[in-house]
Amino acid sequence: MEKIRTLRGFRDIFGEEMEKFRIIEDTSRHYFKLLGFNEIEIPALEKTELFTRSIGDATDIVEKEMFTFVDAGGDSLTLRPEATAGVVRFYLQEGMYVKERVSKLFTIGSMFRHERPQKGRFRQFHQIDVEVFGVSDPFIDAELLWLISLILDKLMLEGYSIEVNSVGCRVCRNGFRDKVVAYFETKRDMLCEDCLRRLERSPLRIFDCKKEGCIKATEESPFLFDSLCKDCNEHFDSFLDYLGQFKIKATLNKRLVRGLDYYTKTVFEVTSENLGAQKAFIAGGRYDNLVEEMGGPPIPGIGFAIGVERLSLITSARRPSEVPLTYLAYLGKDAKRYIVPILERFVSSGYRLFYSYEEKSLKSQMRYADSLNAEFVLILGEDEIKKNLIILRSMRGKWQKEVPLNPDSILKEVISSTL
RNA sequence: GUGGGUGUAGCUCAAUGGUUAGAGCACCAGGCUGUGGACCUGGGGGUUGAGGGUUCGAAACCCUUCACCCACCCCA
Repeated sequence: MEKIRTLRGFRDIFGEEMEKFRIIEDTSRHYFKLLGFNEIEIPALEKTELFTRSIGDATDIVEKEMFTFVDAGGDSLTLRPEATAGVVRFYLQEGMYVKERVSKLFTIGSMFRHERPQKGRFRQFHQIDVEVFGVSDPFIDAELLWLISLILDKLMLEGYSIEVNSVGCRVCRNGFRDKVVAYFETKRDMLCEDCLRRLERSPLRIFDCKKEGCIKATEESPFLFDSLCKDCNEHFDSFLDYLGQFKIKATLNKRLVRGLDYYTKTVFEVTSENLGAQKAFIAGGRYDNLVEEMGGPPIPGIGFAIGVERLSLITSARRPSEVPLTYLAYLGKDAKRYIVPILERFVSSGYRLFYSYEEKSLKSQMRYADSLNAEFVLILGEDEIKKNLIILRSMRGKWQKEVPLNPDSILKEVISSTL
């Protein structure tokens, strides 16, 4: 019979990677709560229209990367490819803007994109998503980058860099689009096929192309950054000033654009050279028109997402050492009856006790204890039961001694031997 | 969606078209009948990703398909 395997791009997460996921999540939660963020959980499945309207129907994500299907009721549904759209829907559906003047939200979960898998890219992947509604002051833009750096520092991450840019608002973008198209029309022969296509549909994406010719073509081009309107310019300058107050080092990358249509003004990306081609592991930006475009009041927003798989690839964070492990080796059915009382005593005090379920030779049990990295082994056989005691052996210290056979004194002896 | 690479034991990998597909690690047992890591001996494990074809004979060659890895693209 054929073995059933995971779908392409879908994975089981376990062992060390699972531990890292938890560390990343716990660390993030810790700082989110300190800075006043509330956790929400939103559905993985939404109406397709939610994503086409927010992300933009000319984007790659919407055009070819969504898991979309028609359900039994005839509705077109989509597994979320990103979290912002759903969080905005939540924000409007619950009328959060009436309940509080500023909403700081975060959510953690799986996203789905139908892409070809490669290093750091899967069809089901995990994001830690942060969104702030109701703050137009650029202080929050800087605060979010500071929050990111707190998390990354706590995870002992080295060798990452933060790039920032401004993609302006509708006002500056409209004027700039014509300028850019006019410029690239003179450089047609240098552009790759994709970029010729982009020239028609979304010329700003040309700046993101990594082809040599296209990078060259952009060298003398006007940058949107240099044509920002007064308002956007002031916003960015004061964003940089706040970044300085938070002592965050970021480099300006005028080439940086985002693949989702809703971004305005501040955008940023955190990258690592240790990741291969998919080197951005955190990215985000401001979206001052999105809430209104989704049918709500004109409320500004800003947010970012952490790619958990990617961050987990580059962090060396380890969970601090656990409580010592004690292994109970028993010989015979009578001895086995002592597992329960000793186990209860250990667990109720927060200590770990492992044992074998089947009766095995002492040698086998000792080997097993060693492979589990147990600090102590308790040995209990007929002789010990007769004398009403148990042997406590230290695997590292290589000493052993006899201890009265009752749960309290056993645990007490383990605790005092741990130091 | 495009390109390149790879699929053999739980893991890492061998095997000129030619006997019954091997090794290391891991696992289990014994040596040591009640004491771990080293050593020795033995043991369990495989539809060689799947399906078809060529051949006296295929893990190997051809076709199809699936999966994994890397890159393009795109993005977290």
